[in-house]
Amino acid sequence: MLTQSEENYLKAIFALSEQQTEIVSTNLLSEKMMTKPSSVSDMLRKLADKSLVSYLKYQGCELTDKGKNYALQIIRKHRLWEVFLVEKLNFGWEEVHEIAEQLEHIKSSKLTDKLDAFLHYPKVDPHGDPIPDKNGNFSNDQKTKQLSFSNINDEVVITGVEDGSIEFFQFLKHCEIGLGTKVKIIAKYNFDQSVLILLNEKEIVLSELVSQKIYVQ
Amino acid sequence: MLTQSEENYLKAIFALSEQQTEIVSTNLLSEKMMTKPSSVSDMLRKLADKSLVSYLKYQGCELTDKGKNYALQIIRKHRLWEVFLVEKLNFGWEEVHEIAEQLEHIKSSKLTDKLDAFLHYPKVDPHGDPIPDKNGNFSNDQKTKQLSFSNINDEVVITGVEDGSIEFFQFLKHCEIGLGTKVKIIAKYNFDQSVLILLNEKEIVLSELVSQKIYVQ
DNA sequence: ACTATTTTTTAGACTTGTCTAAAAAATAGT
DNA sequence: ACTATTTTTTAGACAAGTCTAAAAAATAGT
Repeated sequence: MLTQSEENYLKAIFALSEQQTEIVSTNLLSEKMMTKPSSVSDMLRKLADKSLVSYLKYQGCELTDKGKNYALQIIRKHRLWEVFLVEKLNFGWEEVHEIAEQLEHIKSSKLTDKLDAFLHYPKVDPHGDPIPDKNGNFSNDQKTKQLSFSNINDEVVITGVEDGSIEFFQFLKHCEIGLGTKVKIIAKYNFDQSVLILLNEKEIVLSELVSQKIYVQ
Repeated sequence: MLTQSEENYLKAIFALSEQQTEIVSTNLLSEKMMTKPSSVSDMLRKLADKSLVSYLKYQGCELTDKGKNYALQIIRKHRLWEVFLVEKLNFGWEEVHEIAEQLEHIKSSKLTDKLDAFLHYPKVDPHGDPIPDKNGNFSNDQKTKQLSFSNINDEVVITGVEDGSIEFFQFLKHCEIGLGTKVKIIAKYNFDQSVLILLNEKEIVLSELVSQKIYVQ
């Protein structure tokens, strides 16, 4: 049985080795965890003792199969709770992350599975991120193509958004951008890489940053 | 913002001062918390520093208004989550206590209030214990009269059961005893204070202990 | 009322997860 | 290849929450 802190490290290592390099450096992890590198060294020794990470001093770490599995179960819980909060309790997407950070540490696989059934086995969370099943498997076809790569006159459906700040989510909400929203690309401006889109009969300019954080199909 | 341990102490002090004496002794609390009295002394000093309990050395402790309020909010969360687990996720009553012990520490009063609304503002939890509202108010008329005080030929409805072991809840489940169950008292035996009842057309003998742990109206 | 017993507190220690400061290893610059 | 810089680890400290052992206060027995 792991502590919340250990679980958070596993989750962070998983996230970093997905988006960045396979092997995660101590400094990178310390940044993500908002702790000092020395604290990370200590924790990595501990996680290595429990064979959750493989760790060679001065060379960074990587999750073992056991560690990866554990991380996926935490992510599963996090995302299921996010679905619950948005769909059943009518939270906005910008609010759910912080609460799910707490709920993901509740220890009862029976609870997780019953929650999964109650929500009718959702495949993605409110941000379009895939939800691993109880064996840790998931298909990730929601967040492959960024809106910034769409062409003029393309008509696309929003399938995901990158995790971001509360302000970013509030901006999306204000623009009425959500999962499933249909969008047509009207123009792309080379001087700042911004995109002009048509959404619910309104024209909106999205900055390069925003258009990179929105995924479409 | 209190730690889980501090919250658990508040809850324990509240429970003991309800069922036992107003002022709770160190030893009694240490038993309830399954810690050593020395640990309790340390914690009481800490809680007194935060003005959550009034505490005089060698004389036991008592919750302040602030502490009682805090305790009631934890109890509110605990019982709301129990309702959720039983009504929405189809858990049996015997299983929910342990999970609710974890969920009660989730920090978000918005979550609590939205959960309350989602469950249609339940007045009692699955064991018949009253659920405090967001101001800490509750009416306790469910658990006033024990089944053991009913008379022969009385027809009563079960309104609550005392918190007990998992085995006790499994026994109740096996007898099909639940909140709202209608029961007729057929006989009372003086030699061991047991009670014979009629329930769903079946006759069941309840020991004195059991009949004291079941509340009726 | 004096002693014995029980209850409660204090003192010192351990673990977890963090920190700072210093040392060691790896990397980069010329 | 040697030095400078960066990265990482080690060593020692601290707070929270627990423990054991010993001391102090309260209670009980006669």
